[in-house]
Amino acid sequence: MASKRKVSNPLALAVMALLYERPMHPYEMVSTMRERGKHESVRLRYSSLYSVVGVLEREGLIVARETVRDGRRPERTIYEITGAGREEFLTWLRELLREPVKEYTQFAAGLSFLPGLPPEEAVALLEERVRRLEAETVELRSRLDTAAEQFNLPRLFLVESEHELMLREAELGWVRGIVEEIEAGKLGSLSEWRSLHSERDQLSAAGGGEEKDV
Amino acid sequence: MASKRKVSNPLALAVMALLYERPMHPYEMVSTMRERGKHESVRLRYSSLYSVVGVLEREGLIVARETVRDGRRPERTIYEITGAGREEFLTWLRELLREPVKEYTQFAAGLSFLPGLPPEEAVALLEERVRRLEAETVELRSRLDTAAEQFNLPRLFLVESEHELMLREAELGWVRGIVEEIEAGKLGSLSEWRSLHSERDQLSAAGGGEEKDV
DNA sequence: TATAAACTAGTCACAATCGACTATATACCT
DNA sequence: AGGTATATAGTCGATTGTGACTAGTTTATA
Repeated sequence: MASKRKVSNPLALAVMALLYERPMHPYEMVSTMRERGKHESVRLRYSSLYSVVGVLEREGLIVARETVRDGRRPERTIYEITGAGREEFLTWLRELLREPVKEYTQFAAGLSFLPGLPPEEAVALLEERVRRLEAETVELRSRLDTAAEQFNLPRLFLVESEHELMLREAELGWVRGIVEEIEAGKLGSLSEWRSLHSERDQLSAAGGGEEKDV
Repeated sequence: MASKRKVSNPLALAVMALLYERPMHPYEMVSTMRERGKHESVRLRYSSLYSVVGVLEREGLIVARETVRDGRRPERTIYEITGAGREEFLTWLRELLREPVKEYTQFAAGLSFLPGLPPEEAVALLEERVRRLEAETVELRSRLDTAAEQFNLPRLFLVESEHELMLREAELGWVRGIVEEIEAGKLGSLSEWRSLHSERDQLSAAGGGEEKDV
């Protein structure tokens, strides 16, 4: 039922998933996630990690087992998951898979204000997006293929990458279609659209000036 | 080049877009966005709005024009956009349309830890997701159709909804496919997958107990 | 005509987040 | 032998973002 959890950062899910396997210290979590490519699907920053680990400990989902020091390096605290942590991990994971949640993407925000640019410019920008998406999908696909082959991993451990690739390809096809539809005037009359833009706009689009006209 | 901007919350883009049209006070921004359905594509909370408006003002992208009070209600501050604000709005909008950015979705996080559940449960959860996505896409599509008809809006003003619907439908198709592939053992051997799960897991999956075994 | 909803219009304290920074160890190159 | 790049292992300050809360106004309703 999508209740609010005490730790909502998905990085916390990753931490619990890793400690579900075996105890480790934060830095090792980072290297493990990187090795497995999970940092491509869960945003990972050191600063967020240490903060998330702190909250998980405070909430009793993980505990510090021991603190070791290797030479004069900073000391490392090894954490392990608790029973409550295992429960929480499974409950959360089930919820994420079962319930679609609304996400706000940057591109959707941009699209919302598309009429803010004249149609010709919109088309040019979206065509540039198409080019970038093409490059990106090629790159993603080849990374996916070599990852699967080289380490001989079952697809199970890479589904999230297949998902990402699918989304990018869907977006690519859609943007291509929209560009054509704009040009064909199917989103609305091009002259009406153009008329939303006065000459002042052209000025501001052209010069990157230092105007201060409030 | 995706440089870091002083205000990065997309709500700030919406504020500038609205003030680009005409001056208004924050509460009116909310009602306008709601009328136009833009709150479906840009996350909108009062608390974030006032905070974002504050930052925009501090950065000189908008200015308070006047403060009016109607009866004994809290006073309303009417803002207008500055020249710098117009520049920033256009630059940001262009960037959002031109450059695909990596977004981390909740579902991708869930998928990353799919092996954390036994295959039968994974299938059941994903089938439930399919049902929910079906309902959601039907709902989205009908909202889109009635919005277009009832207000006789050109598609231009609803592209972001078409985009959202497209993404949901793409996800729906993909999840259906993955469910079949899991069942067919195409993501990896089902017995190997099952063997990742000991009997202890079954216990913790069954009872919602109060165990405290650290 | 009391009273409950729903609308109007915000404030505030706290928690989450992230960029920038510190500091040692080891491997590699010249 | 000296330099530099990379890996190890984290801390800290400042900013952002949000849930919970306040409080008056209008409209419906029993």
